[in-house]
Amino acid sequence: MDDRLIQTFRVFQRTVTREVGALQENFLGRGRPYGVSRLLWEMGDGPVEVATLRERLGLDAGYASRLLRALEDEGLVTVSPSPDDARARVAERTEAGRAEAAELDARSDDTAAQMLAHLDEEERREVERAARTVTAALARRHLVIDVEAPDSADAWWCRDQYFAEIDAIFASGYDPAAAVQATDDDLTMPRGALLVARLHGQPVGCGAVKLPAEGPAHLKRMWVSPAARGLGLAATMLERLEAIARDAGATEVGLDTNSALVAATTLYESRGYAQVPRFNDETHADRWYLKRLEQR
Amino acid sequence: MDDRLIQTFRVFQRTVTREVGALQENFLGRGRPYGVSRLLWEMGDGPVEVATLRERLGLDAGYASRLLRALEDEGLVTVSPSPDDARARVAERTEAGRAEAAELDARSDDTAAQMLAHLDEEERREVERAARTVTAALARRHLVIDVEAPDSADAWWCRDQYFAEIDAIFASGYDPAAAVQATDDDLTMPRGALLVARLHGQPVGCGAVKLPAEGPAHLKRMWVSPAARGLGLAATMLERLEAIARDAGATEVGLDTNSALVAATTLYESRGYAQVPRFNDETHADRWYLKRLEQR
DNA sequence: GCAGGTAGTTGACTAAAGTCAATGATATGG
DNA sequence: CCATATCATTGACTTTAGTCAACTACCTGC
Repeated sequence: MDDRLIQTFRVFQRTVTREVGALQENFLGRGRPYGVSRLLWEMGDGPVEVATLRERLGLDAGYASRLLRALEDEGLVTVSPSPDDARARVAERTEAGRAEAAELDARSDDTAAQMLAHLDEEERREVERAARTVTAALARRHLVIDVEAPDSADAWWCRDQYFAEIDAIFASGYDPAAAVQATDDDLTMPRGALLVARLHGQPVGCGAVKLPAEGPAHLKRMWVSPAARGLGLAATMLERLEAIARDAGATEVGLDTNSALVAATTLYESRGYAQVPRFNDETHADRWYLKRLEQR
Repeated sequence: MDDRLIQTFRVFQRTVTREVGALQENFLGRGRPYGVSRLLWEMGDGPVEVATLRERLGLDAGYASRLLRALEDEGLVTVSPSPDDARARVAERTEAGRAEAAELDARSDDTAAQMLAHLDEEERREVERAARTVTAALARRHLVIDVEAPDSADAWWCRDQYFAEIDAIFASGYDPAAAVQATDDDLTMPRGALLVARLHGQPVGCGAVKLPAEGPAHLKRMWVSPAARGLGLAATMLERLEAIARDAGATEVGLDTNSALVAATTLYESRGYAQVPRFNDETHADRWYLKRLEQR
């Protein structure tokens, strides 16, 4: 491999470990041992199987148990038997735990802001772009996108996240019952497909396509977790979904969306989707797009 | 500050800590405790005062002493009394220590290469550029450039590094005695100036300008340590030196260099230096440049 | 040549990080 | 329902990281 790249990367590594590492220790040091803070920080909201958590962070069973106990004693998490398997346990942040995690996030952001404070407007834009590029390159190895059954646990989780997020964004909320429905069958081949994206094994995004017998294919549930934004994930999923539609013989892909989802509309427009008049009665939508698929 | 930048940076931080951190622990874990490896890795070749080392790595005196003892027991470093001050001690890698450090470097590069192996040519170029940008932004806070007396310890050190490096690059070596000399007076105001750049307090580069009463100012000893390349440091020093020359009334700056120093010639050319015929009898040079200074 | 300061070493200690095997509760396949 | 495997917890342990103060050797200014 190119020597100059390696040389650059070596300096990058040193600098970044130093800076970001210092930052990390700084904001995660809150009277608690580092390991304890890190666990609280990385576990995420929502219940997680302890085994999953352990594997994700690469912890020994005994050690993880103790760390969780410490958090439990502080009232920051609850650990309860898993509903599926009474041997296994699931951990979840309490209200206080969520608050503390938010505090850690805020501190992390503060220190990051400090680190970038001396840059002017243009430099910031450049650094932002550069940080995205590097992040995407590093994360790519751990990013996998798979066709998945719509009733899998991770598919459900992504859907719930998606609904919760647009519910928060739309002024009048989001009511799944009022929306144009897609059954599990609609998103299973041959009638459609659902993709789930995972980063380090954690679900971080989804996207689906319906393949009606007649007319354009229809995209649904395009969602990327905040934890994985800026990696070009949405664009990759879009390409995969279009490929699925093309392979199924579709000549067009359509979708409905809302102008409040700026990132989404920007993506669609940059990928050749043209705005068209309303073509379905989705109540939450105020924009409709269509794209011709090039046959290969 | 811009929220999107912070969001991007948050993801960047997580990814990079994870990746680069994993890398670090991976390659520094060689049967030795991490702290010991790190010390060996970061001490550099050449003798260092133990106090300097300690301060650079932020170590407690007792702790540092023990780490050095561990390395000494393994035969990787020698610790001997400082020639200047019999209380102080200087540490230096042994032959085996250098080999081990080289091994660590190689492993570090290997893992970095692995990390970037899945990228294609164009992506690599992009990542390289991006890594530079981020590194420069992060390092900038810790980078200071000062006018310095040419006989200061750090100025000497930089000069030695510079000579050693070009000696290694030039096919026929570099003989300071055969070169056009600059005395300490020549590089002290009002007859000239010497800049020393420091990253985290460590000298990482130098550059000097001679200001003869008549004719163009003359640049000398432009050098940037490998540890600080890609930060735009040379360009910054160049600007500072030109500003000094301009302030002293010079209307032109000239320099001699060698075409083997590709990075240098590229820099000069991109900064408006035009190649001119030989104008001095520097034996090591095969190129001469000149630039008109815009008066302000 | 002595007072006061500085550099590094050493012993004694603590906290954190991490490992391992035994244990008890629960699941699963036959 | 029994043998076997899995899951988390617990106790007992080791290693690593790091701190602090006492101490010795040495330097510097007066």
